[in-house]
Amino acid sequence: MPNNQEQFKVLLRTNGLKVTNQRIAILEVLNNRPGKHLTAEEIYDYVRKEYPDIGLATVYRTIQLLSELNLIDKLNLDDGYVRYEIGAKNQEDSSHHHHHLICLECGNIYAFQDDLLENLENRIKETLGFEVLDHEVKLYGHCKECVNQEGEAI
Amino acid sequence: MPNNQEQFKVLLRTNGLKVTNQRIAILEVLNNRPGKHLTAEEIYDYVRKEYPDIGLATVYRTIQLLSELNLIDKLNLDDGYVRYEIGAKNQEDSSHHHHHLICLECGNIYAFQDDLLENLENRIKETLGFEVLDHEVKLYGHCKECVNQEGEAI
DNA sequence: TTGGGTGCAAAGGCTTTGCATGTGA
DNA sequence: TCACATGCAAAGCCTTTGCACCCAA
Repeated sequence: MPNNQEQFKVLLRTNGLKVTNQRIAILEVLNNRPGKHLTAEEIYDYVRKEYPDIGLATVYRTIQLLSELNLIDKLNLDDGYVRYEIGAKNQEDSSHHHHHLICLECGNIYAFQDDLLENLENRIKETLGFEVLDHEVKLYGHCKECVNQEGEAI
Repeated sequence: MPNNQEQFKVLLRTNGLKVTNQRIAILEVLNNRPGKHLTAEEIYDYVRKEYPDIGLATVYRTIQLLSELNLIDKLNLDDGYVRYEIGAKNQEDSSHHHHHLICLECGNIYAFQDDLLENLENRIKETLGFEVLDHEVKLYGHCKECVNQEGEAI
């Protein structure tokens, strides 16, 4: 989806911001790894392969920018790092939010889509008067592979 | 629910840990405020009223302890602070987890119970083979009061 | 040309840790 | 008595910020 890059450039210019190689490079790192959840440090390491002189501060600043422009999504696993992935909205199936399955064994993160929350949100609006605008769902457990390995191990 | 304190003491002793005034005091602060989500600093301030000499480090260490003993629940709102509340399991309705409604206007946090995730978890187990053990749901939006105020304000 | 962007280093801010002292059991 | 707990201060660690230089537009 190279289209993403053009969209990004337009977004920057529209907001009176400049298109720089660093910004494009950081977006590319994330864009080339859909479904991967990278920390700032990891993004920094990847980008440095192409731009050895880039500073970590620029990565942080750009991540924040991308996040404000809704091009990337934030994921906090409470391990001391905030992780980022290319926004679901920019991927093929541009439905709304997705949720995360986090394996407590191997640490892998899986995504899944589900509309189950819509019913809930309507119910909450009716009963509590609370108007839901956004949501975040994290499910922790054991992934298929790890469950199978447990079985083998004995 | 003063029973909580006894349960705590037993838990400590069972694990070869000591029952100290500081630990009891910290548990009490949380226990007296069900549904409140306090930061370490806030807990520290409350406890200091009774134990002026307590150190912040002790609060952090005790919080971690309480968390490991599953007496308190963690809540991370990504605002730089980790918050804690007395565990839902220790309250009257000792069903499993509860979820959070976070108002983006006033910052208030509301809890609600729902079993809607059970269906989802079963479905995930069947389709993806992922075995869900725990979950975390945060819904962001506007609470009843803030919605009403918006209406009034014009 | 010129104001936003970048790199570097220092500062911030929450949380953890080291160590000597204190204290439940 | 004695191992665990506590207080204090220092250290850690991720992230943000200040500032001089750089470079898209």
